[in-house]
Amino acid sequence: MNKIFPNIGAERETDRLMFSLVHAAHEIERRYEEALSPEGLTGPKFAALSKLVQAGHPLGLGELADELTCVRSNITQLVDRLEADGLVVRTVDHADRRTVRAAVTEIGMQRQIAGAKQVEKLLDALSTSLSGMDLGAFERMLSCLQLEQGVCR
Amino acid sequence: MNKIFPNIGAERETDRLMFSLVHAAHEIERRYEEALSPEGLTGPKFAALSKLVQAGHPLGLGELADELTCVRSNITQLVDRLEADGLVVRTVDHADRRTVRAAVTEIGMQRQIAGAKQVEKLLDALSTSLSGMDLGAFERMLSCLQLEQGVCR
DNA sequence: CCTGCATTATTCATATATGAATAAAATCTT
DNA sequence: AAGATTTTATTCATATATGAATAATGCAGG
Repeated sequence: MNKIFPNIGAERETDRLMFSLVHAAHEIERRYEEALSPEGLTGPKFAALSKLVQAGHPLGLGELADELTCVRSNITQLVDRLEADGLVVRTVDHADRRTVRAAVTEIGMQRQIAGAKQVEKLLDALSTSLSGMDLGAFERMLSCLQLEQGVCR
Repeated sequence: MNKIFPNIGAERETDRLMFSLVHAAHEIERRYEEALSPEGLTGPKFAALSKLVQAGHPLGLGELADELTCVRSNITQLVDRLEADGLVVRTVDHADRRTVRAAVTEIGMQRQIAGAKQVEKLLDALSTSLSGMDLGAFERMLSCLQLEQGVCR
């Protein structure tokens, strides 16, 4: 998603709130990338590794694209980079020769664990920031915003 | 920012909340892009045009980069595309010949107005979604998350 | 069995973002 | 004033994202 989301014509309180929400999310993502960076990982690389580790077996690139909700060509490139880093290898599927599967390497496994530790730390810090807050109200608000039609249930 | 932000190891309520927040922001940004698309604009293009219209005079590319909180090379490319669309023109600064200023064209001005109308509609819809909610609590929560050190004031 | 259709991954063109290296112009220092 | 430094934008390499076009394989119906 694009970073540039300017606070243009935000006159109502709800408008300002929307901008605050987007900016807070960007800040969280920035800190997430920052946490992974010392481990030689980026957000997308860590996400892909995590899905593969979680699955426990090599995933077809299409499956991986579905898991990460992005287009297939994106995964082709991401797996190219992960392969260049030695974190995954492409394996052929003998049952369906169209399918290419991505398998985590030993190094990839270790890297994922290291990344997960950093993310855990970040979530701890964020959790501390929110201690004592009314999380229920926050959650209800977010669930309203996530609806396609913009109607709150 | 990257789109891929996987819900990995989100065990606590606050963890799930962070993912909800980021996903809600992505959904808002998706709808923002969707709103601008019929006008032939993208988020970054609209943002740059808006800053230029708001300023009321041509801005140096460095100033524009500061306003949009991104690096200068990004603005060089964005202004290339805006210029190709005929929405801005580069002008030289006779006082400082290093500086290149971006000036909105008449078409650019109209396009910005059209985009602003669509964004206004989106904000109306979001505002409606949130009617009756406790915005104060939401705001306090967001302000906690935006702090660099992760400490809530 | 072949033929057309669906599915898979890749390639290509493009948009957005970053940061390092470069070039040109202005400013500061002596 | 000349030389060093800073400031400006651009170029280049790279990462991430999308979507259209392509190639290879699989499958279903005649």
